[in-house]
Amino acid sequence: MTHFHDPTTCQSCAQRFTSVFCKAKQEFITEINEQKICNIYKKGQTLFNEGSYPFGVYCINDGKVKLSHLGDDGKEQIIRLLRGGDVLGYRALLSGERYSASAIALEDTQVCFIPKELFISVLKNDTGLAFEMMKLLSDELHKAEVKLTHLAQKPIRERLAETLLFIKETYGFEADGVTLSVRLSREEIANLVGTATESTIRLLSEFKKDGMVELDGKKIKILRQKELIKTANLQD
Amino acid sequence: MTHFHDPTTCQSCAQRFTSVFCKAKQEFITEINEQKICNIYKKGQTLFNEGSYPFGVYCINDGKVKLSHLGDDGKEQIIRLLRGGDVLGYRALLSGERYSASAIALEDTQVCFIPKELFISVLKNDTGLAFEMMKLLSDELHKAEVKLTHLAQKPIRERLAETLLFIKETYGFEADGVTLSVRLSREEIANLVGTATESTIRLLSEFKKDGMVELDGKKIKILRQKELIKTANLQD
DNA sequence: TAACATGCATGATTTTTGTCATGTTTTTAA
DNA sequence: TTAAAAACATGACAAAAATCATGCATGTTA
Repeated sequence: MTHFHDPTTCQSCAQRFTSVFCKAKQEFITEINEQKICNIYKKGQTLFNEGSYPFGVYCINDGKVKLSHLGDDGKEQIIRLLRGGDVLGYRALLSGERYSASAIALEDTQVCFIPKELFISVLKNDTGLAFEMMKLLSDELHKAEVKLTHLAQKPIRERLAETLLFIKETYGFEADGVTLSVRLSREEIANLVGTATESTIRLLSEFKKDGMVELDGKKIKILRQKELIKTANLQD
Repeated sequence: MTHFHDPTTCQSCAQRFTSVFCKAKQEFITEINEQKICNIYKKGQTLFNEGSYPFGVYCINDGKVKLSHLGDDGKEQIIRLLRGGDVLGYRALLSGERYSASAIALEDTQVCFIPKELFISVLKNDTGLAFEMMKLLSDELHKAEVKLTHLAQKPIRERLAETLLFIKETYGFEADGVTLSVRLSREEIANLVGTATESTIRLLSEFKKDGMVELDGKKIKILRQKELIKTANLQD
């Protein structure tokens, strides 16, 4: 069980330099601090559900969250992985629609909720923050377009390698410097890669046989990152 | 050869009610009108190239444009199809990066160019327009996420059917009410679906045999839209 | 702790999709 | 108008990936 600090103020929040909100003017940060609601979600709990209406945005203080989307046949597709400092729920809110994805905690996670009206009013009165939001949306759009291209053009072996690198970029390693600091099921990895669970299991075994990773249940160690990058066949 | 009207003012532009810019305040529209540069691109010509720096945004007055992205192996992936009233080039500009995709005219197309500085300054001073941009970005992000899920989960047959419906939604029919009013090569359709050209050709032939479409070179007629929707296996 | 459920792993098989080869048609340009 | 190139079409084959089946391991709960 993870332990969190007592609810903090936005001014002293661990994420005050990493979140988009850090770009807001001081007066608005004060207001957000007064109106925010802090909550802890246990592993597996849902922050919000695909299909329901947004009442505000969520800012992750500490923890890990997956954002996933149900395909037309009811299969989960993981769209994004989120960590401390990340904001979520803004897309549906800005385009005035229901949530198009569900947010589920991957481990115990502390989250601040900022009500819709406040978020919109701050955005209206703080051009800097509005620009940051546009930048954030643009970056997400870019990532989505790249992922889309890879899904269309790359074989699963390359996409799995890429996904492992992506997980590492997002959540980093544990203290040992090699173990990915998140526990995902094989099915979740498959839903991130966009393939069948069995294919993921098989390829992970191959990666292990090739000495690129080490597997111990849900613990995954990246032994040879360079080879993994090569396997992912990435440009840049 | 398509014929266009003489360069018009933004105030009398055919797209003045459909583009995002119609939400801008009157004073800014005047300014945009003064600084915009109108241009005609012939079929196949490039508006901008992946990898180069943006100097402004483009607003399509009349015509059709594809936005495409090169995969790591150099294969084209068509990200978006654009028509009159659509704006493009804003993503790279807002996130301060190079273009991540190329824009190429699918037919003779009239385009207005709005310089970067003007676009940014209007955005800074017109909250309404900024919100429209956020909404636009949110909508694009949503579409990208849905497409991503379909690429990951749906077989090519379903994706091709969906793509034909998407082309119809975007560009509509010719006067006869059945012929798609855009001419795309089989390869372009394949690059939209995310598959090999041969697979696209084969499946189009099947669709024809099933009586869903009629093929006459690049002319595609949608004969049984309901069946096509069923084939696409869409939710909603 | 036993019984059950769930997740992981692997083999066998089928289906889907891509690739290669070849011929035809259509476009383009000389 | 003709020659060349590009696009379209189709068959044969190979490769990739999904599905089905089964067994083992792990974890959960009565």
